[in-house]
Amino acid sequence: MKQTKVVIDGQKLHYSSELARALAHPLRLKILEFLDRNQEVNVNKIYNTLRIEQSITSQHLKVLRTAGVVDYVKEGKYAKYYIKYDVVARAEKAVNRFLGKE
Amino acid sequence: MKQTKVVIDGQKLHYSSELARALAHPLRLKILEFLDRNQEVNVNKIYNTLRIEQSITSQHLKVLRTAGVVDYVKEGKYAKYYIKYDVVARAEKAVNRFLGKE
DNA sequence: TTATATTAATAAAAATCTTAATATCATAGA
DNA sequence: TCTATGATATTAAGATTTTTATTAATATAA
Repeated sequence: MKQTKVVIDGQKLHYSSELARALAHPLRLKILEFLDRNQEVNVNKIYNTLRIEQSITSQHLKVLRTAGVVDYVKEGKYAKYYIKYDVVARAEKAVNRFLGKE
Repeated sequence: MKQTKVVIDGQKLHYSSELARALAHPLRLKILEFLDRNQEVNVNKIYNTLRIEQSITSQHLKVLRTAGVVDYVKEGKYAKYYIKYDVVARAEKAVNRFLGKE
């Protein structure tokens, strides 16, 4: 058995699972996909296009924000959301670890 | 705004979020990491090494099994678990979509 | 006042943990 | 043989915690 001494620490473990948790809901993936296709969209556009309740959309956006997957800039009365691709890239690396690609 | 007509269908959306959900717990990531370092380990080895309650380990393994991330072969009284890397690879592709790598 | 968006409160649903029960296999011993 | 015992692992039942949805209230900019 190979068994390395380097074990993933609790911090990273927690962070990774938080990230996975943010992606663990169909609506959130749907929102992310929409943001991926349209950079800088306001909330109104999101819930009107995807036919999601305004409040629900806002709450899911908060989960994504907390996980650091998205962020937004305020423009007048609009909130323009966008994906934080660097964070998603880090998620990818985590997956890569399982595949021994690094 | 570019907005393609091809939208991810409900099936895939559901499947992807199921997969994310399976990874959305520190203990499950810990177990997966252990399985990644040691191919074909029995349950006893998992919970003794990681210091997790037997029953909890079994329940988390079930979640991982249901999501299709791991599977096992029965060998006598042992159940040898292993990661289904092909499934993890598909998870990676999903992440790649967000990065426009395919 | 209206449009945009978030937050609060609470109800409903799902996930997790705890503890106990069950199932299966291997084997020691009558 | 057979049956009892120990080791392995899963499952069941419940209580607890966390997520999600619903609805109403709040905040802010035009």
